[in-house]
Amino acid sequence: MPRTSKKGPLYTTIYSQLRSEIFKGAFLPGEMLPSESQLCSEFQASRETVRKGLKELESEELIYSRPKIGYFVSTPRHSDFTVNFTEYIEGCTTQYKNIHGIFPDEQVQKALDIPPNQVVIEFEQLTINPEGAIIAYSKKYLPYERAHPSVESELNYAVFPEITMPKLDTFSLYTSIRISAVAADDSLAEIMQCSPGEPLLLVERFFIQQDEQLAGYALFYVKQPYGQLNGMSGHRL
Amino acid sequence: MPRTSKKGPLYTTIYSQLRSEIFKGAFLPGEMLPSESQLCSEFQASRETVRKGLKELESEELIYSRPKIGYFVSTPRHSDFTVNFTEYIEGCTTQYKNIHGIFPDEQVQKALDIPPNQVVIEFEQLTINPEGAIIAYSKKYLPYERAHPSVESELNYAVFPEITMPKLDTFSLYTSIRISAVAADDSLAEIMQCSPGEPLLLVERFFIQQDEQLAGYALFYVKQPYGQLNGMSGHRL
DNA sequence: GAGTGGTCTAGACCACATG
DNA sequence: ATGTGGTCTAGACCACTCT
Repeated sequence: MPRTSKKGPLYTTIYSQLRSEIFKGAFLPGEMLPSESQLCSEFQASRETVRKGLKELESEELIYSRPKIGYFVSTPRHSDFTVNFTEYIEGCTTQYKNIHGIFPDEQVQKALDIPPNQVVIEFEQLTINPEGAIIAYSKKYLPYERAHPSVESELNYAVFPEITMPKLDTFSLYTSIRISAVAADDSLAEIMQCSPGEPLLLVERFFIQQDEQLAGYALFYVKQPYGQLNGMSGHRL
Repeated sequence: MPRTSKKGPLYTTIYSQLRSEIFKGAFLPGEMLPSESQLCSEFQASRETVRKGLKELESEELIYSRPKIGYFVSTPRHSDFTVNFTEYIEGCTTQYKNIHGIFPDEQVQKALDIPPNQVVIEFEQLTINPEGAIIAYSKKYLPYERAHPSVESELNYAVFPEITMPKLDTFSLYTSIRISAVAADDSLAEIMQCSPGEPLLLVERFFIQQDEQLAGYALFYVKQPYGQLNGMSGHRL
């Protein structure tokens, strides 16, 4: 006999029905679900409709399919987290400190994989909280190219993505991130107006083109407890 | 005339064909793709097959559909990162320092949302690198329940997930993470054999049940540059 | 009214698993 | 030999948008 149905498209009710049964524990991780044809009978649906519901569960990674065998409930992974990072911090303002061309130091050479004599554009930025205290310091590096418009004069108020994007196919870009903790050195302490040795969260980003060329390198230092990163793993809802 | 095809299922070639055209810039973000029926002609495929290819692109978030209007190329988001975190660190070993029941301090009370008089099980663990140096220190807290077997005696060699899992519906659990930087205080410095004030990366995890009940709280302190977190955003491949 | 995507069906053929 | 999932088709109806 058909299971109780709810609303909306049929494949959606199949999806959510199975989903809730999985969460209720009716099917445990590793167990096999009923076959497609059994589900067809149970839901009075065609095979493609059933498959559509199963596909949803599959792309949610709640189940997986072993071809020619059946569908199985996944064992949850709690090691991959989705983390949101933007430089924007609630209630804070941002101001440019400096924009100019420089010869890269060793760290930047390594990050962008360029020789010491290739000019890079350096963007320095400060984030200031409502009380006027500096809470974050950001440095970004962009390899300089002749084709690029005169950055210093034109782009003082542009933000990094708006500068890098135009010269790239928008989709040729992905970003790699590295998160670490550092102690403020004397130079950082002066810029950020804190004590040398104060622990800072450091978020580095590498902007990468389709051809694996590095299009930009960004460092973001933030005083604690500001700018802590949050994320989720597993199945929400 | 049909576009050049490659191999495998038809919907896969539709998918990868469109995908590569998007990456090549043939369709820019915000632009509309050819309609389903146009794609049917171009690929000599049925509508459902074309839709299957489009669905792949959609779940990859490369395109989105505006119902009754058409499919559009997405504007990439570079703010959501997929970060992998496990306590395991390449080449290092792990050893238990302590497992026992305690009354929670304020931090743990807050994290687990429990009263001061509810016993929690505390697990302490050290990670040691090949040279024998302590590089990470982990603390985990689990609300104690009568139903639970005698933890101290039985579970000395079990790992945290294996302890928490059995008493939960496996899927009733998701994990929330918080990443920050801290300076080692005197107590941490002694445990981790480092100088007070040394910057440490702190990864906190909250294990959450389906009913929003907190099933566990974990802290992971790691010396730098060990255990830095890495992630990706955007479209790989 | 013509075109669009969203849903659904009832078939079909295939390659592979298991007994 | 039977059952499974993987692919594919040729229709169908709907609700909506655009003009």
